Parts: sequence; structure tokens; C-alpha cells
Amino acid sequence: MSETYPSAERVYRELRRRIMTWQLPPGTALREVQIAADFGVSRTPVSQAIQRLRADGLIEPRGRRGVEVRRWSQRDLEDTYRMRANLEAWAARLAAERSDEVDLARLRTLADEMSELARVQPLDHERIAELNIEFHELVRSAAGSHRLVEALTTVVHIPLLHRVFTAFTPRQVIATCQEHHTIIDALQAGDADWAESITRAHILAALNALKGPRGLFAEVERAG
Amino acid sequence: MSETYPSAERVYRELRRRIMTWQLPPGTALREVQIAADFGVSRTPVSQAIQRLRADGLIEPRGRRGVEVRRWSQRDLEDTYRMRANLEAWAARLAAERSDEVDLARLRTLADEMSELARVQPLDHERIAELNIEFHELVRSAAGSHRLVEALTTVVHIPLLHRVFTAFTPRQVIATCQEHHTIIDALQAGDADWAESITRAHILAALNALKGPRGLFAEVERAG
DNA sequence: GGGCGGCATATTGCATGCAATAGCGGGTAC
DNA sequence: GTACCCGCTATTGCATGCAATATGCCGCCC
Repeated sequence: MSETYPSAERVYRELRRRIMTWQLPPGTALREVQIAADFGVSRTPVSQAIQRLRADGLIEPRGRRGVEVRRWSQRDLEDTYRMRANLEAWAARLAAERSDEVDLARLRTLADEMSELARVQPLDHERIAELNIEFHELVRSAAGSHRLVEALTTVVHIPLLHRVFTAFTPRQVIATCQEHHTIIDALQAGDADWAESITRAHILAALNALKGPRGLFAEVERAG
Repeated sequence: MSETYPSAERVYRELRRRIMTWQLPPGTALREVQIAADFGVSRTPVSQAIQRLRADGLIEPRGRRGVEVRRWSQRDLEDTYRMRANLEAWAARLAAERSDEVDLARLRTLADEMSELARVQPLDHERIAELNIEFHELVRSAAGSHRLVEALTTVVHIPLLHRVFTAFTPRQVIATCQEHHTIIDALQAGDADWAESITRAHILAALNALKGPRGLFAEVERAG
């Protein structure tokens, strides 16, 4: 984690992190000179990082000059979750057919920690989101398909994931944790159908929460 | 088409095109100075283009220095086609619910032209591939989901698509064209289930051909 | 003759400078 | 008072130069 990266890589990762966590909310303008000054580098690596963020779809042109953090529409979010439900359900199917005890043990650790946090009020949304992301990334990697991991990274790396739990009631957070345990059960049973369907349901439930009365769409629409 | 782009954009598009069409086959080393000389620009826009290609997953680090065109494994290709089958089937479902007569007319034109070419020996694989790509892109855009188009572009932009028909028997090429017409029928009927299932079958058939005796895997393996 | 070390070179990462341009603000004319 | 025009500045695109570093070759030593 404390590894040292080339400047361009470091700038890219940090900017992406800030966008994903909404430290840089949608619509924020990114100016090369200012970012370069912030990171203590020249404009060259910053420019390269911005190119990559553009390729990722995380930032978009701002009028005729400069770029800004992408503003997501409700439709973008809904479509993203539906694609994610498809791909991640498939990942769970593959994982059910090949995950080993090491994967399962790690998944259990994550799910247990998340379950404990779900019982603590007020909810630590940030930490819960991190554990949730880590859980799903682990399922994907347990599927053993490099391409699938790549595709899901691209499809999913939408800032929303880091905020999804603010849209959840405490009850829904607990339900989410239980679903994680169910996914683990399905993987352990090696039941591909079960793993696929519970995972799809799990992600569509998150989508439903996002569309609900506490949902993020209003906030996103406001920002957009 | 003859629009003038900034240097970095132009270099990116042209390099990507060459990679997709195998003018730059897997394993080819890309050196900034040489590319810069070819395009008559400096190394800066070339470097940015290479960053984007890396983000796309089209090129990968070459040992400790430089980059090369990505070598695809058989597993990469199979997984790509399975993800594509999922996402593109969903696109067809959406398209069935909303495509209009303009879309359908354009799809018919493409499918008709492709059918005619399928009867001409020897097969013009290059042109057939272009029409096929255009057909599927049009279905995706008819789905009306910007996110879906983005995701499929990323998932699908694997060089193989431009070569898939060399793995097909003339008989299979004709079958492909008939499937395109069937997809159009399903869209016109507004039958989402039909559109989804015929599209999934269509893409899995292509995968099967790729895995067959005339398949590309051997060639890819040789290149990789 | 083979292996190892060092140098020359190829190649990239980054900084900086220059040119182009879009947007803005002020000043002036009507 | 308003509208238009001109120039200024902020900002980006691109070129070039410099430094770091891997790589391969050649000679030397064992």
C-alpha cells in the first residue's frame, strides 16, 4: 500500500479515489496547473492522469475548455446496476464452481466484520462501503476470470458505490450483510444457480434502495 | 469522418484501429519515438495515446520497459464473448421495447448488404466484419442506454471481432446473416424475450465457431 | 572458452517553454 | 444606459530537453 508509484500513476489513483469518494463531487472542474501544484509535479503526469480518467468515463469535457467530474444521471445509475447485476451474478456462478477454502475464509471475515459494524449506531457508512467493495471484489477475483474483473472494474467504478449505504436504512444494511453470508453459503455449497440468483437479487436490492425515498437519485439530480 | 482531431486523439484512434484490425498483431512493441515520427508529432501526444490504450486494456507492459500489443488468451476470448452475450442480449431486450422504424430500416439495410456479401465467393471477410460490427453497434445504440454502449464498447473492443469471420465456414456466415434478420424481426415485433434470446444465441454461436476446428484460438495461441 | 563487469545506447518519465485560444472584463461609442 | 469590441488572462495542446534506467554488447579476466 505504501509502495511508491511513478508520478502519473500516483496522480491518477489519487484523483480517482477522490472522485469515487465524492471528495471531488460531480461537476467539479479539474485544472491541470492547480492539480500539478497540489501533487508537487509538473503538468505532464497530471495531463496523462486526466486522459486516463476520461477514458474511464469518470470525467467529461467541460464546455469547450477543461474537464469536470462527470455528472451521473438517474438512468446512468440504473443501467450501471443492471449491468452489474448481470456480470456479477455470472462471477458468482463461476466462483461457486471453483472458489476454495481460502477465498471463503476471507469472505467470511469480511462479512462478519461488516455484520458487526451494521449493529453499531450511528452507522460508519465509509467503512461499511469499503468492506462491501472488498467483499464483491473478492467474489469477482474468486471467479478466476481476469477479463471479468477488468470489465466489472470498468462498469462498476462509479462514485456511487462509496455512498450507496447512505441510502440504506439500518434494516437494509443488516439485510445486505445477511445476503453476503447467503452468497458465501451458496459458494461453499458449490451451487452455481443459487450463487447466481442470490447475487443478482442482492445487487438489484441495492438498486431498489437507491431508487427509494432515501435514495441518492435526488442528491445526484441536485448535483447534476 | 474527415474531421480534424487534436494530435493525441488522432494518434489514439489510428493506433487503436491498427490494433483492432491486426495491422499491429499481438506482441508488437510500441515505441514512442518511432510512432511520433510516423505521425509527424512529438512524443507527448503519443505518450497520452498509449496511456489511453493501456487503460483500454489493448496494450500491456512489455517486461520492464515499453509496451506491446496485448496477447489474448483463449480464456480471455471465451470470457469476453460470454460477457458480451449477456450485455448485448440485454441491449436487444431494451431495443425491442423502444426501437423505431428508422433504426429498423437501417438495420435491414446492413443485414441485406451483409447477406449479399455472404453469397459472394471468396468471402470479403474484412467488409463483412465491418458490417457486422456496425449492425451490433446500431442495436446497442437503439437500446438507448449511453452507459450500456460505453460498457459494451469497452468489453467488446477486442481485436478479434475484426477476424471472427475467418473462423466461419461460408455456411456459418450465411447463418449469421439469417440470425441478424431474425433479430430485426424480434425487434420489430417488440418481443423483448425473443430479441434477448436470439441475440444471446447469436453471440454464443460465434463463440462456438471461434472454438471450432477453423477457430482462431490456435492462431491466437500461436501469436501469444 | 566462458562468464562477468562496465560502458554505450535506446527508451521512457517528467519538467518546462511556447503557441493557440476561449472566456472575460473593461472601456468606449451610440 | 446598453451593447459591442478589443485586449488580457487563464488554460490547455504540443514540442523539446534533461535525467534516470534498463538493455545489450564488448572486452577483459579467470
